Amino acid sequence: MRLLLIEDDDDVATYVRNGLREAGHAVDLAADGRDGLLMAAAEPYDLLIVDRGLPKLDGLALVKTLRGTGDDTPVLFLTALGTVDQRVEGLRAGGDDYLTKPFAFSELQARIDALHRRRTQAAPETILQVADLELELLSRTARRNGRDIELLPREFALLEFLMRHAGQVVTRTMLLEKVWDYHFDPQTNVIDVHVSRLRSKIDRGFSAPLIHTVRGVGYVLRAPA
Amino acid sequence: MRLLLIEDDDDVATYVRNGLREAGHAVDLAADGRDGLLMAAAEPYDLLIVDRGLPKLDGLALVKTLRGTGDDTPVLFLTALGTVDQRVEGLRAGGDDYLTKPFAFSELQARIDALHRRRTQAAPETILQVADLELELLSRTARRNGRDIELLPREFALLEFLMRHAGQVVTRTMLLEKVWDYHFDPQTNVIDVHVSRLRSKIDRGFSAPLIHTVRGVGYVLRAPA
DNA sequence: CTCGAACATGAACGGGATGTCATGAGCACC
DNA sequence: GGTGCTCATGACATCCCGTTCATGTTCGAG
Repeated sequence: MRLLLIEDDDDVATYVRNGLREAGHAVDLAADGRDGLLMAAAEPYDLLIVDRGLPKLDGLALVKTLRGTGDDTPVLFLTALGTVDQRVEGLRAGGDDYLTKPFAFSELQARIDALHRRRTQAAPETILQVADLELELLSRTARRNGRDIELLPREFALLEFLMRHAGQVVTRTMLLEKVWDYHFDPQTNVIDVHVSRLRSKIDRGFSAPLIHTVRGVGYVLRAPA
Repeated sequence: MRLLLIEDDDDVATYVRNGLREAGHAVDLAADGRDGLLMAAAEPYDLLIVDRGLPKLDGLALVKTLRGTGDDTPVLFLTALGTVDQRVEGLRAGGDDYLTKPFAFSELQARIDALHRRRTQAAPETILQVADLELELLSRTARRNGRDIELLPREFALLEFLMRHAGQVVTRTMLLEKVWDYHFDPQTNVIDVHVSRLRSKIDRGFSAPLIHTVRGVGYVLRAPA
């Protein structure tokens, strides 16, 4: 689980970060609101833990801005500003939970888990994304760089499989099993042909291709470095 | 928004219920844990507000039981049991939020809204259900009474449209527009043929058909009475 | 009950999506 | 830089899905 902690007080930041790391999370740290916003916008996090009294950009404004961009990453406010009005303000601004300092670490963890539990169980993925390529599973359409791409059923299945294994090499055998449901080798180049057709739709005309062939093994879908 | 309040203290129950009703919610009330569990299981609620010290079945056990059945309705604990350990316990048992008495009504409302906001925005529908017929939009398969049914693309589109308008009569013109994307009358019986094929897959062999023809108008998908 | 129109359905047809083939290009190893 | 194998791709063949057609059935009005 990837977390972003936005907190300017070094002592609190260190304490929380260490605790969360021990619990097995990957924790990034931002020391002011400006940095926090930039990092939150640049990387996909599972949860943001946000202080309110931050230098450069306060936590409340940060969350409002983020929500304004359509980002719906869960936010947990962790702050000393604990009056009822302040708590309401934080939740109304788009926060999902609000915990006041001083706090018990065990409660922070329980609240983080509760947010995460709901998010993962309640939401089957409906959009796959790799670099600037998006695949909408419900409408069965692909989009690259904002441009809509029509896919035939088999091409869709192939791309979905590649995207679900983005960054991993996918062997021909895997493709035959999972995309074609062949449990034998058809002794033909079906795969090559469909990869070629898919490439012509999603890579043709773009400077950096996403589909790469791994000679003797298979293919990878990988975001350009 | 449909809420179920499970609270044995009459004064608190009345106070909360009235406040929520003024905010425009439909509120049901259960005065003990047993009733609360039965009501939560019988009706679909958007949120449960649960006290912990309840007669017959305490709130914690209630939520654990509910989660055990696979019910994932959001739960907000509203209780006087406010130590850190008790809060953690409540969240770990499957609660989504935990507010301790005495509480400010405005905060309760803000927390309810936060839970609801996340639930609705984050979850595009992925399964349609009418009576014992289910349609999984991601895997593109139908199931009736637990039995899997294979659908061709056009059949799938047709069934999806009928299910999204379950209970309403769907005219031939609507079907041509929305399922076939024809903006004229093809002067053929395409629709009849596909309805017939769909029927043979989802209604054949079941005592109560779901697809009904409305002579001179179109078709309806309706759950049997 | 009769008659006409609307609907149901099995069968055949046509076209598009998928798979096959043949040829050419690219890469690795020597 | 040659050689053999792997991969890329345009063209062709096949098969399945969607549409049409023909025929039978049901329904409602009078």
